[in-house]
Amino acid sequence: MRFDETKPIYLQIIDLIFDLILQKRWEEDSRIPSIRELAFELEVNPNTVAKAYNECLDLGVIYNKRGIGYFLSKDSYDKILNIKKEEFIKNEVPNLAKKMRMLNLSIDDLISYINQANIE
Amino acid sequence: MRFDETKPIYLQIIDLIFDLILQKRWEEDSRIPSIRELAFELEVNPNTVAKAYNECLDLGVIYNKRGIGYFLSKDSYDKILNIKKEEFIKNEVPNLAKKMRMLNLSIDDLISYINQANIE
Amino acid sequence: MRFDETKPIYLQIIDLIFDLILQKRWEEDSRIPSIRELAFELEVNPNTVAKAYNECLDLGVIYNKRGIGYFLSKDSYDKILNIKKEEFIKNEVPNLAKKMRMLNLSIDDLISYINQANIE
Amino acid sequence: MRFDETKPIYLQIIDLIFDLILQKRWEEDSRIPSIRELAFELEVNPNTVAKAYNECLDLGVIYNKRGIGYFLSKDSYDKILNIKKEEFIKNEVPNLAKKMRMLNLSIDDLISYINQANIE
DNA sequence: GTGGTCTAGACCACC
DNA sequence: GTGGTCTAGACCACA
Repeated sequence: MRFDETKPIYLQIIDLIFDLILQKRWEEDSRIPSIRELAFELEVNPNTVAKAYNECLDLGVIYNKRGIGYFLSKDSYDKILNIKKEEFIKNEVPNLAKKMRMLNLSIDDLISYINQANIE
Repeated sequence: MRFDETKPIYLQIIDLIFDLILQKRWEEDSRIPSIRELAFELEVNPNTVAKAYNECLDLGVIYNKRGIGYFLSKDSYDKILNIKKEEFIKNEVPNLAKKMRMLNLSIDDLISYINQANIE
Repeated sequence: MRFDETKPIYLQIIDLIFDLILQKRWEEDSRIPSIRELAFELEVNPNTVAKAYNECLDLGVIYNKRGIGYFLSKDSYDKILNIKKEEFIKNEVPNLAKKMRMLNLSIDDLISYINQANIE
Repeated sequence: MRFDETKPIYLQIIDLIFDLILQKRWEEDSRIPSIRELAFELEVNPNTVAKAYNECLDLGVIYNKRGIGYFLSKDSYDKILNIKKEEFIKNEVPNLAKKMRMLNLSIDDLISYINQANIE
């Protein structure tokens, strides 16, 4: 996998994990790839995957059993949706609003831009 | 001033400068604070402000007269407006659209969030 | 059964065995669950229970008859009581005293906490 | 510095940091040793210190400024005292109470043990 | 096999 | 100088 140079790999792995969960490609409450497996697949050092898994642990999105592996939490999907939604409303929307004011754009302008982006 | 830990301070200072220009709080073709003044005000290392000013120089948004100080270019407002608008439509809007799909949000949801943000 | 993540499971199983003996819920000189039975009940790998039983064997707290099973030693209760009491006075009490000094807690504080814990 | 073999070094470093704060040997809101300095002093790999500092960051006990260093939070002393006290009451006291019941020890027994430990 | 910890050393952006 | 990230590889306890 190719990673964006401007963002830490472990953060991109977290994004990847979140996406896989949101797309329901990883099943809740069942085992996910081991650190070594995922590291091999992503062509990345195991420590880097471990760091990503560790952050997900802190967020309660996954849990682990010693000597066995990592598992998705039962409510991982909801948890991530909440995390993302909250972050969206708290941070991105205000930034967006501020930017629109600065660029002198109306909500109608925004809507048309979004529709255009969705078509392309 | 408090800075976001996830983004280089000098980039945040550039954002700040752009904002001040767009809000017409700095006048075109007239002197802006010296590196030291701004560094003192922002509680930041002068090197950091210098780096931000340098980037603005490269963009042609400001110019300097040796021994006198830094000045806003005559067309700084238009320049920035163009830079920002283009970047907004090319990058931010598509990201926004993608995120809305992922979070299963409609345009109406977005509008209500924006209105809410504008009230607060 | 839920185990504490910070301590090896086999040690926690030993603690559990000791508790069962001290609470006289396992009878001296009579058969205790087989490795497989206990492993099934605790939802744990049989190897893990085997490791715990082995330690108990070494301590002389249990013995086994080949092909028949594991049994509590006749003096298991006394043995464990002595082991635990000694360890309590030698290690835990000094640690407790040190911690109380650090947290600036008096003996009266401690007593009230204990009473509260006993009520709940 | 010598570390206990049975416990991860980074956790022991956290304990050390907490002790230094509780003993007021590190001043609040002022700089603490850099990762490299502390690593050198403790004869440990910088990564290990970084891991300890990182956990303290999460707990809000310290904060950092990029390119400058780590600093104690203003309320680090209170924070740690609360963390430790809470952990003491929630975990250690109930364990103590349970153990006393199991070993058939009264509160008076405990008090005499503690006094004895404080004399020695 | 698994995860957890640790080392040695590298490169980078930032101040 | 600082912290942040990442690699390569080691050893250990645990299941």
